[in-house]
Amino acid sequence: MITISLNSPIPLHDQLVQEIRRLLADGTLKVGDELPPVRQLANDLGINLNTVARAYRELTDCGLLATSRGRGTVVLSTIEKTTEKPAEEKKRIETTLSSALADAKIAGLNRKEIELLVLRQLNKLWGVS
Amino acid sequence: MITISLNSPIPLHDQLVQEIRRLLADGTLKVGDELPPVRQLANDLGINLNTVARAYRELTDCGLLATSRGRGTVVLSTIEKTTEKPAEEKKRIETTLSSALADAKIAGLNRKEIELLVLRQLNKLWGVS
DNA sequence: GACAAAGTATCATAGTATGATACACTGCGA
DNA sequence: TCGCAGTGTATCATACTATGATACTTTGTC
Repeated sequence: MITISLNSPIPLHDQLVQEIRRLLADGTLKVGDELPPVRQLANDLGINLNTVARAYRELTDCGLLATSRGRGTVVLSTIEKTTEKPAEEKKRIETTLSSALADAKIAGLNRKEIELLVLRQLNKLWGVS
Repeated sequence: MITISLNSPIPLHDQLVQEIRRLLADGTLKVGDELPPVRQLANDLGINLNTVARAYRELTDCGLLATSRGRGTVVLSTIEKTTEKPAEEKKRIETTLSSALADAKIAGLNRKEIELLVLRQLNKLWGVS
């Protein structure tokens, strides 16, 4: 369900946050769902439990998860309020997207394949099955 | 032309590499084009010249740029051969794309807006004006 | 030759990601 | 009521590495 890359320049806990936010955005995780215990997820991914705990904490801090000692971690909300200024945010989004698409082209995917990938993900995000 | 974010989790030199590869992929930079001197680009972006130099060197190492002391840095090739195994690479591409799209949704863009952004970038990448 | 402009090398520093380990809270069953 | 297993949390050490200040080397031009 969650995958990370050990040789990405992006720190592990950031990758985790990204992944979980993605699962929240596309509806895979719903309010009330339990997340795996830090030890289990850490073990599954082959990383340290602190790294997972850190990701959980960051998401807790921005109100998406609720964690409590001894009980576990659950989804509190799937909606997040953005803090960035719209202008910067828009640029950031565009840059990220453009990079991802360019990367796909560099990897040898042709236009049709990329369009298919995008379409599939958009459908998932907007709940079309 | 090149933009980076100082508070991204992605290291500056990696962002630079990403950006330049994007410019190579979409045709903004062509074979033979000169890149800005490290000092100038560093100054424009408000970062250290070593960081720029590092990005140039990485791109030189994989055969995309040619640098020589005293003369500068030029585009040597716009085609890169991938080194990853196809399976892993495909997953990486998908993950990156999915993240970027989810991020866009989280930021409040609606489906149409995202589709437009994607279309525009694809057109740029495949040379449609 | 002198000089300006390009990339390169060296070194220091601070930040931080990661991990090993021990702690504290919760709930359940004997 | 006690213990125990299963949670997340806190602490600390370590190693890495991104970044930057500075000095060096090469190239071309006047």
